[in-house]
Amino acid sequence: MKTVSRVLNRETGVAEDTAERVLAAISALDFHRNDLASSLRRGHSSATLGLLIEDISNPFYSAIAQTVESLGHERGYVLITASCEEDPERERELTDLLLRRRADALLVVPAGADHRSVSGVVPMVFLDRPPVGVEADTVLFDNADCAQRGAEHLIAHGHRRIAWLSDRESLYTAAERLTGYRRALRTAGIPSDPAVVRTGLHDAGQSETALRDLLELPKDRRPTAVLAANNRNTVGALRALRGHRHELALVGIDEFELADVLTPAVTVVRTYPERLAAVATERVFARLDGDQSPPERLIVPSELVVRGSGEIAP
Amino acid sequence: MKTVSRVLNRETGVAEDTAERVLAAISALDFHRNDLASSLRRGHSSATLGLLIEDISNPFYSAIAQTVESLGHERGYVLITASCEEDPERERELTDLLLRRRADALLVVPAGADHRSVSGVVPMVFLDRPPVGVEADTVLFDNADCAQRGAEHLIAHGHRRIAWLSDRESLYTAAERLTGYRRALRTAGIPSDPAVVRTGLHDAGQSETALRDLLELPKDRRPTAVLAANNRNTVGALRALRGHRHELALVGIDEFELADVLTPAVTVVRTYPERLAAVATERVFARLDGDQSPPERLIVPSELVVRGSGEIAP
DNA sequence: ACGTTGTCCGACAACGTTGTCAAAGGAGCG
DNA sequence: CGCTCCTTTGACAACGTTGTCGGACAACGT
Repeated sequence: MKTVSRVLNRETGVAEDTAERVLAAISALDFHRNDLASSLRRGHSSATLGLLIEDISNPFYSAIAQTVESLGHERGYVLITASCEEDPERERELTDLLLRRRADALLVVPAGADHRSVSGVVPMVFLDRPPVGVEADTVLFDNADCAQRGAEHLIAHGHRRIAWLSDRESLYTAAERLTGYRRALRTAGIPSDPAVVRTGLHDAGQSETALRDLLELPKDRRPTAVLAANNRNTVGALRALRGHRHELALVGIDEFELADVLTPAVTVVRTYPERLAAVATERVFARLDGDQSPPERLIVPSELVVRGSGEIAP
Repeated sequence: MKTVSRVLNRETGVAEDTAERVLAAISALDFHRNDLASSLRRGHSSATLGLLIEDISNPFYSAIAQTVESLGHERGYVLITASCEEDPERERELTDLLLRRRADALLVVPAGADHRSVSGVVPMVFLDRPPVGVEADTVLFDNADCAQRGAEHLIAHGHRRIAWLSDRESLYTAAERLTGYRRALRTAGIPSDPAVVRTGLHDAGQSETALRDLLELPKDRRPTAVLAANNRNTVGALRALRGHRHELALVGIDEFELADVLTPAVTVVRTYPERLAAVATERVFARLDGDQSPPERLIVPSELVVRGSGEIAP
């Protein structure tokens, strides 16, 4: 009934006692307006944001989810979070799903799929990694710089055999960071030793194994320092180093909880997933508010945090 | 057009070339079926689960979110996650919001609101804390036992002045765990010293301050051990203890990443948020499948993990 | 008495989808 | 050719909501 709608939407022109009767009936029947039908009728969509990430249980991504959810809530949006698990097929499927549900905008950490086919029906903002084959708003860290600074820090402390631990190179961030690592070595005139560069390490367990492996090398080929390309890699490296007889210097990229509490405390190149998400969400709302400017690529700076593990001498 | 609907739903009775033309048009216009309208027409709702938690960025909750999302995805459901931030008013508001969006079921970590008014229109399963004033499916840890076992472990290692760090007592888990701690002391014939029982510590920072405070006590009143009631409290305690001259024994309730890497490694009473969430999700689907049995209260067991920090002598 | 104004309320259509039903057209049979 | 049967297709209504519009009724001035 139209009058119920009027009451629920606080429209004018309803007699006070009618409004009261309506409200009484609503609470008696515990009626809930169907927002799906409402947004269908109203044409505009349902105050929903979609977030596509790899895995919510990774603190890096949960920080992103938290930020987007919180900023969205301020503007009355709810958040649907979906995990792609680095599967491009699943990413496609979930993108589709979210569009069918009429999400107003999508925030995506792309899993490497080709994005040429994604439609421009709703604003899409990419986080952490750029889309493939399309121009779209993208918010990134200064990945190569992160790694370069981390490596330079180790070099400045006298290291020349610096191991590298990262995920597979097909991942944008891993590739960029590897580039930065190599650039630092090259600039310092240090030959890169392929034997200490380990990629394809997706989780902490694989990183741990890889570093254990490196620690078995004979002394003259064994690395004296490790640069870990993300929080998973760093955690794995810490497990490998724990209780190991050779002390190695360690710099991690990405901040992680308890980095300051470990002994030695872990020197990191701190990235700020919350800021990444905040900037991306801001971009989303700007687009939703009608911003038609060309796609932007925004860079969120990172910062070296010196704590001890990165200053161990060779 | 009905034929489009038939093609999208893979119904029979569409000529092959018509189907092809429809698909061509769909991809040309990049059309996405409106699932909101579809579920409106179909009557049943929109394959959506709602999860109400305190804060996704807490790893305890993000583990829950991950599990629910993943199990939901297997059955074609998407997850809307909303953070209440321990605000009962916000909890009410978000519950309402999710019901208006026709979520099929709600998983709730209640923020202490009165739940008598929540409607029975969709299945609701409570996690980690029971609802107030209603009977409903609830999945809990054996909270009092957790704390009791932690305290007993410290007592067995010779401690008699065991500090307690927890959130405020109005929180179910904090209250239950405090009960378990007290029971262990009483059973061992140790008088409880109110000076070392600190509650109302909501985040790691507050726990850190509280423990620093306790460490300032004169030697004869200073605790020789700490029992931290949840992962936030444990992290705070670790910060307070880091670099402090007095070594204290520490047992934490809840597992946390890197507990095994710290020195000493941290003895914990490990709870399993993933299992909590898995059991709750199972319950939700049972209800959605028509299970009409009376509300259940399920307990997920926890486990003492001995690692070093809890075995330090007084 | 009349017309005018204003308030309050419901009838109706439409959002995009799909279940129901019937119409159109072709094939097969006597 | 007339009939049935089957396949393919679209017209129509309905899901719950809301924008538009008009009707009912009271209050007012003349």
